[in-house]
Amino acid sequence: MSTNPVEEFSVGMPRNYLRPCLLLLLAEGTSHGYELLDQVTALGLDRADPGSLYRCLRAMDEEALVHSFWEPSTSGPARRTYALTDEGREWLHAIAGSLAEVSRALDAYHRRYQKLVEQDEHAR
Amino acid sequence: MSTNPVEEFSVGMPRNYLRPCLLLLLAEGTSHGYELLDQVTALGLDRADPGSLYRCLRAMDEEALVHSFWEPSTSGPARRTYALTDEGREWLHAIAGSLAEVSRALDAYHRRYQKLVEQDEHAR
DNA sequence: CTTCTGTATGTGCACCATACACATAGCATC
DNA sequence: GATGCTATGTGTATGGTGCACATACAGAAG
Repeated sequence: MSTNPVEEFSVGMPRNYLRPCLLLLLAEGTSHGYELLDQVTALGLDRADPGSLYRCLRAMDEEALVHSFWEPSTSGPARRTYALTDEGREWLHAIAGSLAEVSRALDAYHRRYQKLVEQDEHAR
Repeated sequence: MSTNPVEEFSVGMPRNYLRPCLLLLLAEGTSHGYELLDQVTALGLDRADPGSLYRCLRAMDEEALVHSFWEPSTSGPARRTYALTDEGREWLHAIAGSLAEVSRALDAYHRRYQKLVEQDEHAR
């Protein structure tokens, strides 16, 4: 066996992917950071960094894409609950569009890759 | 109309996307930097940065994923032509797999977004 | 009461991919 | 000999991301 392919190299999720994820989840309903930390895993961000997530929420709050309020918990510390604003919803639609472009690019890549693989198999 | 949505914010292509693009294109045939600069646009990287591209090629050369040789041009300066190695081809397959994971994540996002849009339309 | 675990939010910082600007050189043409 | 296109590079600042760490509340266990 040759040296480990893809040694410590990995393609990551799209740049700034966290923000669209949070906007989408908050469009589905209000939530708080610790809960969102789990929910984003369903969108491809496993073991997302808490620091980045809280910072992203805070930034969107300052940009008025979301607004936040403290909410006591029945068991555990209080939560800063976030809700999407109208402006945030506009952003969600715009960002979903540009994410679709990324998706189309990846599809183009995959089609081209598959074509290559088929040619290689045919050549054997 | 409110302030411009997505003001100077944009989701980008996946992190390290340039490398898989170059590996795929070189798997289709030998090429050189200046030509690849045009070819990557077909994979979603429009107006790719020449500096980043040449640096990426150089790095993959040092990692023996590709090898290069100077080739004179019939009209114009000489070209450093790159060709994929066997190890580079292994990487291509591995990276194509992880790119497919990203693609699945984006599909999950899109499905969830569409579901939300449909619910909003139904609620009107 | 003290400790431990789980919930919940946050800051500091270093790394590195990306983008921008810029430099160099060959070759053809006017 | 100046301009324009081809072709390859370097220097550097910015910014997103991830890692480490700090804080605090609450319940349960010992």
